[in-house]
Amino acid sequence: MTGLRSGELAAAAGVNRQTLRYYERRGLLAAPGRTLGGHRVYPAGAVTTVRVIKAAQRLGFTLDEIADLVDTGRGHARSDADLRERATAKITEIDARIADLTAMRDTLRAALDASCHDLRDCAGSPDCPIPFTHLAEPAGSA
Amino acid sequence: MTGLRSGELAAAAGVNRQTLRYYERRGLLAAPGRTLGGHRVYPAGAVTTVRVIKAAQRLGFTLDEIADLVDTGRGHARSDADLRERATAKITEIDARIADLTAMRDTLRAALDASCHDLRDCAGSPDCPIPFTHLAEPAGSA
DNA sequence: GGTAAACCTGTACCCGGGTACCGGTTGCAA
DNA sequence: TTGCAACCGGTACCCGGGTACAGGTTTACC
Repeated sequence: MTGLRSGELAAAAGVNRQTLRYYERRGLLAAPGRTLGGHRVYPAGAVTTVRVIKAAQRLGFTLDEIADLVDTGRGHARSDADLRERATAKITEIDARIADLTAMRDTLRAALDASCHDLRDCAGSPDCPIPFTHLAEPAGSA
Repeated sequence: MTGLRSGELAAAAGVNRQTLRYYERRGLLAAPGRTLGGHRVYPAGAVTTVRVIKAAQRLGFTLDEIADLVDTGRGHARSDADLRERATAKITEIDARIADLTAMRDTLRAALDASCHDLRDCAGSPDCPIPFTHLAEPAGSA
């Protein structure tokens, strides 16, 4: 429990030092203690917290969502059920994005297979494989 | 070939009028003719061009990439081979993103199944299903 | 007790993809 | 000819997720 200074935490967690301040401002990271001179002193566990934040980001959560999930301040903020609910919703969201990307890829492949020579020409022809009007809206945006 | 005014084109293509000017600035949309008073007059085909741009966006291309693809200015800018090459590269890119999202989803599901009650607690335990350190980098970022 | 590295705050800037607002013209129809 | 919608250019702002810089303090080590 010696405590880490911002530079050490940043290095240990693999983020920029500025990013720690940013997370603190955003409510993702609890405001740490200070030395008499005002330097931040983080508890050892902060490394884990930052790693959790980065992991959650990688799992597709935005910083706002993460702030809400970890909720620095109140201790055990979120109930188990709540956490599960959010994770489930996020899975649905990710699935929609996957479906969307898959549609993109298949369309691109179809365009390749059909030798779509010039996009603008092709778009006008009736056998163009790219469903321009259909592509107006993302598949999973509902 | 009566020509469309910016508001008409915007409505027909389903974009904001400002967006047309933006595309023109970005080199995505050729500068149209003007009335004596300076109002833009687009050819009828511009509707298709804008739709192609939006479709390409939906296919995962950035505006810079699209500008490069449609290359307003020189007529038949891109060769067939070039277009195919770009499309193939983009497919690879999309596949990587899909793989990445799939990993996210599976991880989330694992966390759900394992009843990961509290992210910070769980992260510290050895049987936590979330590979925090492993998640540091996106799968398809190479 | 000197000096260099690390730290502090505040503010501004970056990217991508637009959108909004402003005051001043133009277009078109009655 | 008048009236109003549509348009013009320029500039500023929005989002998300940071990053950079300036100018001033504090810490740590010799």
